[in-house]
Amino acid sequence: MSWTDERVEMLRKLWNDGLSASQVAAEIGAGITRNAVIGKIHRLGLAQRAKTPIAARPRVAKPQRPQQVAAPRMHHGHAPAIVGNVALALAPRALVMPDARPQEEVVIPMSERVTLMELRESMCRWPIGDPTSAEFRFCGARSPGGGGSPYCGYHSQIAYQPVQDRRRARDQLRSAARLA
DNA sequence: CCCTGATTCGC
DNA sequence: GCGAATCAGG
Repeated sequence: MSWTDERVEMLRKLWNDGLSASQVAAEIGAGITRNAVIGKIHRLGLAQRAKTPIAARPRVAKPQRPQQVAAPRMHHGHAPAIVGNVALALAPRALVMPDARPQEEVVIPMSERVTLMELRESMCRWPIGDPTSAEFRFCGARSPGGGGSPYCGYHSQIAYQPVQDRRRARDQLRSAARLA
């Protein structure tokens, strides 16, 4: 993939509308990353969006890149923590987050859920919709316990409920067998 | 930790 | 020209 005229146009629009680089990247999709967006912004001379009056960016000392060999990221095992505020997880973000978006709101696209590009390690990975559809999203709610669970409180319950039922049923059978 | 934009430099 | 890796900061 590359910067087609169409994508550049989209980039200009979204960036000028005030979206962050990561948001623009997620919106454009097509494998365009946040870094790609930022890089293009600078090449196009679109940096400094009339925002951040801190024009005097010293940006001193150039640190020589350590040239390190990409260290593999370690992921610790996940213990399914079934906690969290179910009501909060169910509540639309409009209710959870009063209105931290004064004017850019109109620009915030589509669903309030997240796309694959927007999905972060700390977010609920519960899939929503048809995976083959462009409308496919993930729950995106912040999972409880600092990412201990792959799902938010609400979806953790859904995810693990069947297992709990199965174990309960098994235990009941054992009890019955013991009494018999 | 989450995120933001800025910069460098190998490709 | 491109953008991952990295930095500096909120």
